[in-house]
Amino acid sequence: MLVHERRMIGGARRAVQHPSARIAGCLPPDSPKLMRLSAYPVNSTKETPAEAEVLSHQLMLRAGLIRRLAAGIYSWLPFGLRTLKKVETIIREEMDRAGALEILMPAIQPAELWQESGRWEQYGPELLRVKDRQKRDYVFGPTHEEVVTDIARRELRSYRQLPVNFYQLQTKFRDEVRPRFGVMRGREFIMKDAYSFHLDQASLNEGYAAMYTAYSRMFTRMGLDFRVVMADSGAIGGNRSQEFQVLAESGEDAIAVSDGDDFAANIELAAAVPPTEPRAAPGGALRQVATPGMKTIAALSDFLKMPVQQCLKTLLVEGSEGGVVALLLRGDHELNAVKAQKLAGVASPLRMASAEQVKAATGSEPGSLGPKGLSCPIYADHAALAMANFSCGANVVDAHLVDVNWERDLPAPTAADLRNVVAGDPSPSGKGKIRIVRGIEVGHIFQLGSKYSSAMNATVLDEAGKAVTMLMGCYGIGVTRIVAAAIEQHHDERGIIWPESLAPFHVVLIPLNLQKSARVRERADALYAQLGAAGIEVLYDDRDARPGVKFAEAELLGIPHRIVLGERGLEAGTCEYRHRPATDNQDIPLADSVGFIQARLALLPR
RNA sequence: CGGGGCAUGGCGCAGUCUGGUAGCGCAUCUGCUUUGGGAGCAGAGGGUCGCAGGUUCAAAUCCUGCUGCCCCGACCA
Repeated sequence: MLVHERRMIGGARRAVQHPSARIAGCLPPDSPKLMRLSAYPVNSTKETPAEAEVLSHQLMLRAGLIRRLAAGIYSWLPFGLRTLKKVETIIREEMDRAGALEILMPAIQPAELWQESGRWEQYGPELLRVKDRQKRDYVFGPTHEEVVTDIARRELRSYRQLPVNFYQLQTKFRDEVRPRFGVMRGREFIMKDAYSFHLDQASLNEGYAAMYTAYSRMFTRMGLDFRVVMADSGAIGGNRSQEFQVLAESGEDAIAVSDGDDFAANIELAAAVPPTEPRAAPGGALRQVATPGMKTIAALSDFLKMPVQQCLKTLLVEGSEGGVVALLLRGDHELNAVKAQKLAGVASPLRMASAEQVKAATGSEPGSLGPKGLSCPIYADHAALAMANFSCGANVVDAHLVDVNWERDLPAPTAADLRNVVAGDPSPSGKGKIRIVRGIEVGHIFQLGSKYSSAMNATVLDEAGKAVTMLMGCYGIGVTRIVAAAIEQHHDERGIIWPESLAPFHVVLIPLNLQKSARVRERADALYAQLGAAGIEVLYDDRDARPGVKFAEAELLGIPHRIVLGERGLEAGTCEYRHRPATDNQDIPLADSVGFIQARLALLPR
């Protein structure tokens, strides 16, 4: 109906020109595979919108897949939505195959549930809180552990009903500090979240493994190059956890992979192997030198003419019971906050000490801090503890100590793993060296254990009739993010190159000069119908546009297969085929074209 | 949240320093020509210059406040 109205207002001319387009504009619901471009109002642009930083975002805007409504909030236009639905379908198929049950939970959730789990206080400003007209508190769900656990404790009563895995595809809202990169890090986004419930750990392990398999299958079907990496479980909590990372330069996560085996871990978690070589012998005696204005390791290294590896970095962070804790690193290493905040006595989440706290603890200022003479707890990274004859701050403004040695000049502090691994470090797996790659997190699987089930008293009766707290797993996928991740991995200078399983259409049919040539129009119309009848999703570019425009837009949009019909080929009874990544055409007999495309699509993994 | 930047037709930008007629490219509409790689010519429509105050004879331009957006650092699917 709406389509008719639009045509009457804006599309009258086109509708008169192509009577069949009126039908195409409102294809019956059982023919969602076809589309005439003349009936489709979305624009593509040559120019890149200024707001887009990363390639996937630029291409999504240029191709008309999405439009921004507010920071981190996007509308999905028809082409984008078609791909989004492909992603959702693959996810549903694999979740169903793994035995999970689809449900749909509310986006708006009462505050009471969040108070019960303790996250009303814990979650912070990322949680969007709203009030209804009665001034009652609600949240717009950023995740659904509370709701699903509430369902489980009401519905699940017997061990006989376990294990069970509930999943949903649903809109989430997280008021991200910094939304960016389009739908890659939106505030509103679609997530597939699944939650499994188990009687015991063995069953949880099985359920977790089943999700691992399902995730691997879906990302493979989506044509994504991904790695499964060990991960920190973060704010959601729990024990074992792995991330599915799509490898891409623009990824926000750093991943440590071994070149010797299949070890892969998020850099937050990747263990730094302590050095095996013994510490060098102490050399010259400890002395203090004036280092006016040298506040950074780089400046100090320059000034002292010592390599940064010889300079000790001292960071003061807040302690869990007040006070501060000193963390020592080799000058060229970076502090790993996730590791540090797990140390006994260190506040979690990690906070750097304030200027006042630094002054109180050391009598000095950042830039001149060192471990000698400190009375607060001190942790030293393994690599820092392996240093000899090093320099460090003197806890006196504009002064540093040089030729410092552990044991000789000050007691060796507690050893800990505090740093990010760097390229070239030995792999924690014992084989090979670490390489750092970047990834986009598209999936994350956790073993939650009893974190929520015990907080919310979700129990079932076991064989002996005794109430047992269920164990839970939870499994997320960033559905909208996948679309961006796929583009990050599959594009060229002309536009998107969709993996076939995600493409909004399989084939784009481009007739040339169909306004002039009755023969072209007739053959193109016929081929359009045949392709559709064969179950192939085809986009028919029946617009009165110049060939260059049609080619450029088809390539921007990333349709995998292209068929061009022109007078030239029709003389010889052929049409032209081109695979999106290819650079030249292939003539195929018009009569074989449907079979030709079908043969190519048959290669799709299912 | 801290730091930086931007805000001018649908999009991309100039004009702001030095106050005085709002301009360019793309897109859109009409006509003609063109039709194998984002056409050419001619014409047309469309902007209270983010909002609110202030200074001034006069503000896109100067001042103040606010809002929105983008980028850089601590969070996550």
